[in-house]
Amino acid sequence: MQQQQTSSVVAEALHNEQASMLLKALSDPHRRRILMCLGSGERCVCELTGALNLAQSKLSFHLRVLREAGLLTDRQSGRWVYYRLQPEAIQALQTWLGNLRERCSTVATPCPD
Amino acid sequence: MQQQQTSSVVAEALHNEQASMLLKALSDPHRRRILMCLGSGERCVCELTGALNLAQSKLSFHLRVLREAGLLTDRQSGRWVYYRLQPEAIQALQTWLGNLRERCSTVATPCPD
DNA sequence: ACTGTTGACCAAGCCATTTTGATCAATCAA
DNA sequence: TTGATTGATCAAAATGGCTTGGTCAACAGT
Repeated sequence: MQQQQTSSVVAEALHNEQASMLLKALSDPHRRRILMCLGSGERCVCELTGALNLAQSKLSFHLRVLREAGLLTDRQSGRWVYYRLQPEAIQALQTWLGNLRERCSTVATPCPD
Repeated sequence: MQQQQTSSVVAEALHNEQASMLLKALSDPHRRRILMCLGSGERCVCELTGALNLAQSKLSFHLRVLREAGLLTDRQSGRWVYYRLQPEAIQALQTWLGNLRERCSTVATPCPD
């Protein structure tokens, strides 16, 4: 079941590649719905299937993207797999954005003609 | 030259769709290089072509994506088109992320078996 | 054992984004 | 006016991501 638990992003500076994965993961509406749905606590996949009305295989695909980006973790309990949020990932991305903004805020020098 | 100057994002709450555009725009390495390169002030396209070693048409494509996401603005002066950063867009995305994180930080209630 | 359920994974098809090369309008200098 | 430069746009090809349906291993209940 469980495979590579990519990018344990917690409390570290984000690599650009990790940031890319997070940005892409967050840019999809399905995946944002999944995150919202997990806002009220961890849920097993079959609950999510029902709650979000997504085909199992589709859901599984998006869960994987979110997990590999570091936004979710999972744990298996018996027959079920529970997913939960890893909000530190969002925080890390916020920090990364802050750094980007800093590096993008130099005073403009006019372009020579 | 100039066409639709999409999403004047400044100082407003971000729609999810706008957020998606920003997230996608920022997830690409070429486009991040462009942003970094504009960190030291506005530049005309021909300068960027040289500085970034990108084919003109490719650069133009990515500039458009960044512009339509609201991360850049352009102005034409004579023969040249100058691009500059719109750092408020990054700020807006940070705020959007903050809201997302808030909505994702409810205390976890265990999943019923 | 046998059966039903759960959820990951795979291949194929489909759709969106990116790259490439070409063309074109606008601008300017000679 | 001619010729050169700039940068947007287009169509076609290439690439990448998403969806679908199917299969499979793991587990639990009978």
